[in-house]
Amino acid sequence: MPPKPAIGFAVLARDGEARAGLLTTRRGLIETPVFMPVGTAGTVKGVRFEALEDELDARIILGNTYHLWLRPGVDVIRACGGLHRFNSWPRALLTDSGGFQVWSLGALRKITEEGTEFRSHLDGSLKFLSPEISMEVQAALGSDIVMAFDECAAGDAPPDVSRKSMELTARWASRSRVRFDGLQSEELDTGRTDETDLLSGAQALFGIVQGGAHNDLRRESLARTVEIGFDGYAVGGLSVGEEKSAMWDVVGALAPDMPAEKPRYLMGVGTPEDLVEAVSRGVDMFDCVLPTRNGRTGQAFTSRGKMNLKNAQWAVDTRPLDESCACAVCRRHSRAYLRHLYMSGEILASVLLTHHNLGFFLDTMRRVRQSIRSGNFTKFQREFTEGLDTYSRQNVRELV
RNA sequence: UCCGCAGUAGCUCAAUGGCAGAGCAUCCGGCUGUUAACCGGAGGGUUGUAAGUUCGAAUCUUACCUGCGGAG
Repeated sequence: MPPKPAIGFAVLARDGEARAGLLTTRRGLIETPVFMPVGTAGTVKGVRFEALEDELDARIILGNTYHLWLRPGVDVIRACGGLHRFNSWPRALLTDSGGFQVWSLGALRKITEEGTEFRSHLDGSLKFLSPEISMEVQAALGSDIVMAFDECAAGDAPPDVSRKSMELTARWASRSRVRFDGLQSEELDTGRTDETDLLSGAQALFGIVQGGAHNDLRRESLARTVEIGFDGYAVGGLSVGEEKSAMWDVVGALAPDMPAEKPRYLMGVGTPEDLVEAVSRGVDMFDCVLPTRNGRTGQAFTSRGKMNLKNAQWAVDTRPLDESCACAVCRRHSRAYLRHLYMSGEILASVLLTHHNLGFFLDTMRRVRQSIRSGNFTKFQREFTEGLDTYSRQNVRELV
């Protein structure tokens, strides 16, 4: 009898390349395609866990290895029983490996074969992160899905740079796999659950495909990553400065070739239209800071397009942000009030806009899943995308 | 009534004889595995009014106006 897997994944319906599936984790069921709110420092910024769980019904959120490792540190989180107990999030948790921070922290880093030397952005102290250390931190966090430690090159990097980065990522993927397996056998994963009929109760590990905007490198990266063997496969290194057309070239060529029986995760993407576009190419999982970050910077995502609440045109607009949205914010508050809160620097502006934006993203994914199951995905995509253009097609006078 | 101080962008203030600026506010843009309640751009001026000195005045002189303080 083969060993039980850490997660289960089943494709329940297909419409073209788009797939509707069910991801089974040790902390609950997740219908795919799924959007995962980003909770870098152990918190989805601006949202109470009650709202995340009950009102928004997020099934899985992210945490970040690099940030939690620097503060509060592994000792604190391990002493508090792992990240689930620390922040009291009972549902699934995916932790990013810190690989993206290697890229985004830019000048503060030095990359070697062994790993990455960082200057902490908090106090300037020298830190060292490697595949092994990343796996150890993620075991202490006890997340349900662990990401391999990768190296993310700039999206517009030339082939030689992308190749070196991709090959380093492949070597780091092997080392991540080895250390991850060791930590599981040492029982250092703080998030372990009881074995069930289907699952082992262990953490799952996802590999990451790199290779920049070069399809040959992407194919090679995929083959090498699959050869190592992971519970799911992610596409990294997109939406990091490359042309949007390059992103769709890569996703379109790569995603259909990713193992069909495993979840496919497009890291860091994207706008509402990006999510739907990627689903049409076969992607199952997403995360992005846009709904939360832009919520804090005055932007609302709606079914008619993005709205900048800073604009004076909303000052006396008594309608909800999105007239076809059923979220708690749209049921209660007007554009005029939300703009007032934002312009006044009130903390509630961030809270309410973040709530609505997450509600819109999660609801969009619900509609995506429904349309795939009923075989209407193409029609849904066309109508959804047309709806998003409403504001850019109309001028201000027509809106009022 | 007299004496003193002050008047510069919507607001608070820089510039002390040599290209009138800043912060905030306003308007607009950006944000894609969070160093981000952030970042960027734009508009906005008869320097209280009027005369004078000077090659050149926000700046020096005089008068007036307004405000604040003091004296009576």
